[in-house]
Amino acid sequence: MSTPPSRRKPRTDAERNRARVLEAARALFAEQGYDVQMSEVARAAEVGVGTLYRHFPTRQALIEAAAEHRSGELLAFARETCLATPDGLARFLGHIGEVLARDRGMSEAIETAMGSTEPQGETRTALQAVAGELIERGQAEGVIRPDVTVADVNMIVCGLAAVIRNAAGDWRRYIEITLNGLHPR
Amino acid sequence: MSTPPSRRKPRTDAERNRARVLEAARALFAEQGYDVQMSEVARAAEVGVGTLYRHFPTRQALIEAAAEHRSGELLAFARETCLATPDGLARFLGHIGEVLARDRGMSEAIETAMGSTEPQGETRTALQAVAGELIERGQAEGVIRPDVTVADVNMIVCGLAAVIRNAAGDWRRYIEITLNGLHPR
DNA sequence: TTGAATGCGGAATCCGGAATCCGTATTCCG
DNA sequence: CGGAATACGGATTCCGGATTCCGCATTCAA
Repeated sequence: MSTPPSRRKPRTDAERNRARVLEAARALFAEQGYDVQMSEVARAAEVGVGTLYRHFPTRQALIEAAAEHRSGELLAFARETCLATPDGLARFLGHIGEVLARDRGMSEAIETAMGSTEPQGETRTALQAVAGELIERGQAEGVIRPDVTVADVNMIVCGLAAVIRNAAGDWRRYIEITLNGLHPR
Repeated sequence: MSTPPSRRKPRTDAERNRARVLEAARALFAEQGYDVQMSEVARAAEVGVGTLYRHFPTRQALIEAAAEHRSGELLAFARETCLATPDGLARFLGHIGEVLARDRGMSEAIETAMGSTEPQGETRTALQAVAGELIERGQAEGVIRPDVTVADVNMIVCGLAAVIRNAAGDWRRYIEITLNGLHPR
């Protein structure tokens, strides 16, 4: 239905370059946010801009590829670790904080992503599902108010991203406060 | 010490134009955020770009002028209304929400402003002072945890701005949750 | 080994916008 | 009222960056 049999598999060097670019991009984005020139990424990857563009036809495409990667990691952690502990939601938020604190680009992405009721990739959808699950468990255990919804957590995460990105205070404290706000009573 | 006696007062039309530009800018910024062309502002103000630039030598200058204006309004409200009621902090946050919800540009500004330990204009400093006062009162009445600081409120406001700007959920609910998180016990 | 086929590099191009310039038009002081 | 001082408008200049182009290099299948 797709990929009309590409006669030959990608050249090995091409694949290596693609990986290099993605890696360089992730590093730079994490460090400086998405406000980085394509040429800088290329240089960091020790590759020409042309090469970069062959693999990622657009600045946006590169950003998305990098973000998707991180989202995947988040999802894995959420499933493997958070779903396995009693204080799942707390762990979840804490881990997101940890990740965003080390990846400025991601904090930019998350902040806006938590907004749009738009398309939503499957990874993001899955993440929402896990969040919902975590909330329910918390409610069952009585550590989360019964009226809390995924939308609430989304807002909190959106805020968390903003707090982390714009520095100043201690984001762990932010989490502590909001989590406290979700407690019953 | 400053303003070496400008021999003549500004031409009346010049003053009128300055006002028009500022007004147009505030309206556009509120509606679309700061991502607006200078030429658009000029058009909206029914003025040439040249004129716009004579009054505000830089895009940044215009943005700051517009923001300062709003900050002033906020401060006035905070002093006049919030300091006069028992649930001051709640009123304060609610009003900020109301304002940011109607002024996209302001929500962008606040989000980043709440971060930097930078210079800080006097209006902003005053706002911080009022916030501190509101917190203390709340603590005296026992409706706010004794360990809450201005930094905490800053983070919450920063988050609020992000939540409002990136839509999706109900920001009043966000306030309700965080406020609850500040409650003792 | 060899010659398509596939990639590569990076200079050149394009483009959106901010900021500048200067010939005119308005004001306003005496 | 007259002309010096101020403003105005908006075409034009500049500039930062993304994206494109194409001659050259590398890879790979036969």
